[in-house]
Amino acid sequence: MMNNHQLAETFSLIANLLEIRGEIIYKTLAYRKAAESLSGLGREASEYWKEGKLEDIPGVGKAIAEKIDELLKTGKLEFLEKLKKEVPPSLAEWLQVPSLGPKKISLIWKTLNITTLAQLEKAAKSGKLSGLPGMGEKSEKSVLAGIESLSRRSGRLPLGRAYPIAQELIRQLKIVKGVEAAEPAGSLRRMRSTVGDIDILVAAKDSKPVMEAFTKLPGVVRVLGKGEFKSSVEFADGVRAQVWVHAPEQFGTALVYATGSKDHNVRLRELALQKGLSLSEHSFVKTKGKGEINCATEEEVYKTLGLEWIPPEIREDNGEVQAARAKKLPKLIEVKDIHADLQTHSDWSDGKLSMLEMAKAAAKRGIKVIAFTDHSASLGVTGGLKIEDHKKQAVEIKKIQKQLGDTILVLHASEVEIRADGKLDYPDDFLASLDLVLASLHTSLRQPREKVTQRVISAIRNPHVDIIGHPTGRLIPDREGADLDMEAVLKAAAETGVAMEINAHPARLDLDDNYARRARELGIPISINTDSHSEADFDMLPFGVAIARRAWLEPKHVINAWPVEKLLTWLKKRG
DNA sequence: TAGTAGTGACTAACATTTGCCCACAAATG
Repeated sequence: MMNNHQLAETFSLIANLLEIRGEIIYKTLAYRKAAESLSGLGREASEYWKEGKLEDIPGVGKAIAEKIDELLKTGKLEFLEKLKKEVPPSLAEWLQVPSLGPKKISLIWKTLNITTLAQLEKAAKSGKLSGLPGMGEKSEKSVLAGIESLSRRSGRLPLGRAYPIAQELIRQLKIVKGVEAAEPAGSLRRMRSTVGDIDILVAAKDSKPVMEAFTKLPGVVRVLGKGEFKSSVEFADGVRAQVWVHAPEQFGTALVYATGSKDHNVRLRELALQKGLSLSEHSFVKTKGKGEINCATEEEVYKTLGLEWIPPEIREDNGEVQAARAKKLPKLIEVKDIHADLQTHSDWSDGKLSMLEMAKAAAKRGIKVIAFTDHSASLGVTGGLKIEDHKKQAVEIKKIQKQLGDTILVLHASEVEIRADGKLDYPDDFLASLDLVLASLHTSLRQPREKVTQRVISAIRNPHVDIIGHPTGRLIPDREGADLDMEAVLKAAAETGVAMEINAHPARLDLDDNYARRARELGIPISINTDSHSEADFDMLPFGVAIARRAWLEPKHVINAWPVEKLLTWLKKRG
């Protein structure tokens, strides 16, 4: 049975092939929209399909619903097979080559009668492209450079990697003469779990020194473009960065534009047109008569549109503009709201520091409750704890609690392995003695959907389990999560009141934002934890909070933000 | 093709910069 990801890939391929064929743009957009909608859906399309409600999915109408039906029933699509005969599917790969779009691809394919990337490279090298209408030697060279950079790039950049790079770039841009401000923008500022490229917006009256400095930064291997106000470069590892310069008095409109998302911007610009204004990255301009409004801050931009300021994390055209209009934006959770960390590891298992050191590090960051969830016995590589070890650990916790006084409350907990057979690592009577039980998958992640789903559900149904840790087990960018039927998992959690974790480590961010939003809809408590194994890991908390914000979560939805008394009562009631 | 207005037809997703070639395609949020 095809999952959302595979369906999205299919429709994305259709969109690309139609675009190369020269189909009317709206048809292409419709398939692309459906693909995006499917990959951002918090539930499987097959669930909608079983209920006969495929057309409830945004962007899915009669024609695409029929295609999903065929794909789910047969795993194939007649329409796509026919299309592939007409437009060779290998041409879709060409769209990945920078400087090549549908028009040029179609031209090259039809005049030279070639279809693969290897043939394209050969044609460019032997000078066959430069003769084509509208293409000269420079176009030919940029195609070759594009193919080369394709091999250097390795997909999207994990947020945890992009973030420090961006901060370093910003540091270097801020020392350029005349720079008044430099801010991250794009999907980085929206805190998506992966970013395509690093976008930075600079405020300066004179853009030239910035463009000069940026394109000459150490490590730049290729300048992809260098204009008066905008440049982009590529670094040796394939990472791309892009900088815009705008005047300080227009920084607000520029920052809104550069932050996106594209769909959010389109929504804002439509709204502006309704008010007789044309919105660009520079300013608002009256569509009739003369007049221009400059905005130095984002607040002014949104105010001009009659909206409350919208936090970057939710600018995805998921209803935030309508909510801002109705003054019904959520009061999104913030880092300062979090005062409990309910998954941490000490040197009792695979952590680097003692419990005392970890507790002090957490307390220093304003944490009031810390749970030590050292691994359970079966996870041998981590030095998982046997029950006898736990008895000693309990004694140690009492001891350090005395030393720590009331600066921080230490909970005796465990990250209990959900074993391949679905059983937990410890018997129920022992689990009952712990302050908190967090259950996680680490092994046999590649089991069939049904089996791995049942494992998680049986853990959820254990009355002593309080939280499911990093539910899918994914690792960004290396490992896909388990093939869970997340809707079934979430429904079980909703029934039993078990909390689902958003693991803050940037390699996990699991639950992701889409599932977390679905969890909120189902009324499931969420727990944001750092999963710290060392002191520096505590500083990963903002990534977890960002995912929660992207899921529109408020403090009331997150158990780590509850008053300590409420959290302890909740734990006690769960037994 | 989706969505909406209203049952067969119409509209739809904005605004800009850069580069290369000499009017347009590609790329950006």
